[in-house]
Amino acid sequence: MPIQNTDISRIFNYIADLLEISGANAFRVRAYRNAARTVEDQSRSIVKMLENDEDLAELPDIGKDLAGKIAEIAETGTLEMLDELEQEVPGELSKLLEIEQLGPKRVAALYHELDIESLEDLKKAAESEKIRELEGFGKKTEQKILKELKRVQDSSRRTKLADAEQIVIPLCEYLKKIDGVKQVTVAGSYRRRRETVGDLDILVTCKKDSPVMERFTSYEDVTEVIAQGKTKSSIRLRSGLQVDLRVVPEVSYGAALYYFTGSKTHNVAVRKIAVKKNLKMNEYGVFKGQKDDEERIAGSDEEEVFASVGLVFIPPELRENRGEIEAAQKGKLPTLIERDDIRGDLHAHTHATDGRASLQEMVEAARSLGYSYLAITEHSQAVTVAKGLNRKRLEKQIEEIDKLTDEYGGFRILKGIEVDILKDGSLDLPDEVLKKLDFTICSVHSYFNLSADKQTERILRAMDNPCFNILGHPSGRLINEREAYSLNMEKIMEEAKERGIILELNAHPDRLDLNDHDCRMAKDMGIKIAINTDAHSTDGLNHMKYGIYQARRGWLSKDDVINTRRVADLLKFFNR
DNA sequence: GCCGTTTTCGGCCCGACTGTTTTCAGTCG
Repeated sequence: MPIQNTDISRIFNYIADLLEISGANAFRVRAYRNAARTVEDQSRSIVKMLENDEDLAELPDIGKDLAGKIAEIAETGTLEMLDELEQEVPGELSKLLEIEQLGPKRVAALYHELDIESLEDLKKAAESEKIRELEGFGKKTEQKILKELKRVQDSSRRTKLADAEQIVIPLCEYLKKIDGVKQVTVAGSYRRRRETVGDLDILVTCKKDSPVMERFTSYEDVTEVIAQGKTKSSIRLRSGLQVDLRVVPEVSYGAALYYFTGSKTHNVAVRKIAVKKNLKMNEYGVFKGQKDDEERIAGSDEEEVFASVGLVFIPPELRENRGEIEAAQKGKLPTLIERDDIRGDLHAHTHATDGRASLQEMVEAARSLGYSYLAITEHSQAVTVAKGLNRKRLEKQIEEIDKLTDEYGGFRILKGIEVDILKDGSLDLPDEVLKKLDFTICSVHSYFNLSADKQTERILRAMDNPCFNILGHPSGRLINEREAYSLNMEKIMEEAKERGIILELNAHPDRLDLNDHDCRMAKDMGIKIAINTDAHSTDGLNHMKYGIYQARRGWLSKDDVINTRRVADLLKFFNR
C-alpha cells in the first residue's frame, strides 16, 4: 500500500500531540500542524510529487526539515525522530487530548504525577478520586473527565449536516421569539456547509436586557449546560450535539460572524494580512492605531471586514484556506453554482425497484420543483435486494416512459439506468438494451474491498464501454458509516476526461460523493459533474441543496455542472 | 519548525470562560 497524503498528515499531527505533551515550543508544534494541513489539502499525491522530483519545500508551511521528513516517511513509512519521541512520551497519551478539559499541560501532569498512560489508566484514576488531589485539578474537573470518557466511548462522531439542520432550525426559531432578540445566525462549519459539523455556533444580536442567555440554557432539549457567561454559553442537546451561543454588539456583528464562521486556518491567514497592514482583527472589528487610541474601521458587516484588508467577499463555503484568499486578492474567485441554476435531476428510482413512489408521482414532484427534466435510473438486475431491472423489465419501463412523455408536453422524462459495474468491470446489462436509453449511470455496489489497483482497473474497464456516461457515487463512501473504497481517483479522472465521461456528485446527505476535494480536482482537470439526488421518494428530490453545498465547497460554477443545461444541450454530453 | 517589501533573527492570532486560584493558568474555538 503506497503512502497516502492522509498517512503523512496523521503522523505530523501525532508528532504535534506528543511534542505538545513533552512541553516543546508551541510554535514548533504549530509548524507540524500547519504542515499536516498543507499535506492534507493537496489534491495530488505527495509521494508522486516526490517521484517527479518536485521540491516539497516550495509548499506553504513546509521547509527543508519537514520536506526531508516527508521523504523519510515516503521511503520507510515512519520517522526515526518519531521513534525517539515515543521513547520520551508514550504514544497513547495523544488519545487523552481528545478528552475535553484535557490539554497538553494537564496530560503531562497526569503522566508525570500519576503514571497515567492511557484512557483506561485515566478512568481508574478518576474513579479512585486521585485526580482531584493534583495541583491545578479539582473535584469538578475530575467529574467532567469521567463524563467525557463516557461520551467519547459512546460517540465521537461528527453530526451530518442534514441532521444538524433538523436540530438547529427549530432552535433558531425558538431564539428568534425571545424578547429583545434581533438577529440569529448559525456560523461555524454549518455556515460553511461542511458535510459534517462538530458543534454549532449561533450568533445573536439583541437589546441590553434580553433574557436570551437564560432562555438558551433552559431550552427544552438541553441535557447539560457546559458554560454560561454574559456573552458566551455552551449547552449539550439530547442528540449529544454541543451548541455555543454568542451575544455580540451590532457594530461588531459582521466581524463576529466572520470570526465564528471560520475556518480557523482561513481566519488565521486573513489576520496575518491584517497585521501586515498594521491592523488588528478580532471578533469585535478591524482596528487601526495603538491600544490607547484605537479606531474601528470595520465590523458591522462582513463585506466591510473583507474590504478593510483588501479582499472581496469570499463565500463561506470557500473559507478553508485552500487558495481562496489569494484568489480573492487577484479577483479570481469562481462564481459558485446556486440552487436555482439546476434544471433537472438525473438520478431517481421508482417503486419498480427500491423507490417508494410511482413513475408518475416522481415526475409530478420534479415538475413542481420547477425542473424541465427528470431521469429515471433504476438499479440493474445484480442488485437483487433492490429488485433491480433485467432487460425485459427495463424495456417495459422504456415503453411506460414513452407513453407518459406523450402526456407531459414540455417536460422531458429521460430514460436511464443505474447499471452495476460487475466485479470484472463488465456492465450488468447487454449493450443492445443500454443503447436504447438516453444515458447510463454506472455504479459499484459490490466487492468494496478490492485493492486500490484492482478497484481502479475494474472501473477503468467499465469505462471502456461506449455506453458508459456517468460514474455514479464515485468513491462509494457513506458518511460516518463506510469508508470510500480504495481507489486511484486521479487515474479515474484522467481517463474520464479522455473519454468524455461525467462524474456524479451524489447529493444524498449520507453520501455527498464526490467530496469537496475531488470536486475541485475534477474542475481543475476540466471534467463535468452531474449533481444528482439519487431520490428514492418524492421527498428525496429535495436533497439537491446538499449537493449544491458540496459543489460550492468544491469551487464548482454553473458551467462545470451538466444539469444546469437545457435538455438539448445536456444530451450532447452523452454522445448518443 | 517556518518565514521574510521592518528578511537570516525573532517573530509566530486573539479573546472568553472555568476552575482553582486569590490574580491566573489552562483550554477552547
